[in-house]
Amino acid sequence: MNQRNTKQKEIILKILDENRIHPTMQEIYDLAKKEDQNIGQATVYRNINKLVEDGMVIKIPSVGEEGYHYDINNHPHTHLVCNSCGKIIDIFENDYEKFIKKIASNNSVIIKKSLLVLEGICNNCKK
Amino acid sequence: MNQRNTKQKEIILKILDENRIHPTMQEIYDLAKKEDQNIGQATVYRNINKLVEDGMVIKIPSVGEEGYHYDINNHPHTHLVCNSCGKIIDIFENDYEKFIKKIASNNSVIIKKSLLVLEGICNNCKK
DNA sequence: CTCTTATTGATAATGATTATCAATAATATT
DNA sequence: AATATTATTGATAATCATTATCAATAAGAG
Repeated sequence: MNQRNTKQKEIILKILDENRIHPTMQEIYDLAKKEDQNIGQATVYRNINKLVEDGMVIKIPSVGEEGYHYDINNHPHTHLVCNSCGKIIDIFENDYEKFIKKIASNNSVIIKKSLLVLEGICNNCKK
Repeated sequence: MNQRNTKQKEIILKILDENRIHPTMQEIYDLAKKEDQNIGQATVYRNINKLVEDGMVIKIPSVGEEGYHYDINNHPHTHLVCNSCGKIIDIFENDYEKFIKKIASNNSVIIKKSLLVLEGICNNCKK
């Protein structure tokens, strides 16, 4: 016996999968409470941390502010923190992986993980 | 009167300038203590935070672990956290700014700041 | 159905960061 | 040079997010 599937774990995964709003730990907890009134905060922390460890979830630091946001690690992509609306926007840049590989080869290093966070103004707010 | 130059501020700036080891807040405090036995930890926090706000210092989140490291924001560059020796290596990639500009234009967004943190194996440890 | 133990919920503990505030010292003004 | 103003400091308390603890629960193997 190594891993067990619990109701709580399923709820948390479902929240991450259905709410692509890059929620904070607190927001995930609040959403989880709506599904299960009795879920504990520590349970949310434990599960999210394990998902990050296992590489299934990305932990996004804010460029300016404190704190972290979380996102499902589906396709490699980056995030833009919008200074105007405050949202975190997914940026799918085709050449991202290519660029990372280029850095690795140019600098003779091995890159296992990468994190690119942008800060500025999103498409919507620019208009 | 807006800003004042203090002995403490100078010590902290000198530490950041001379020690390109990407120290943590604690490490900066320890180094500062060697220069001035009476410097307070809160003073280090206050000064570093202001330098980050003013854009003179970069706050680098660890990809895997918790906590932050700090670095003078001289030329735009990125950082590689080495999983072998634990050091943070500066990576000066010529096309970095070009790549960021490309993302901005491809996605119709304005990018004011960016943060790229890499995790893997550095040049030295690879050998 | 029973047993093992991973996981949970509640709560205490931790630890890093921030707020508070009187004392100090930088610098503008006299 | 002396004084006044107030930004900054150092010490400490307060805060807050995260983690550790632990008995109770429940997932899943046998």
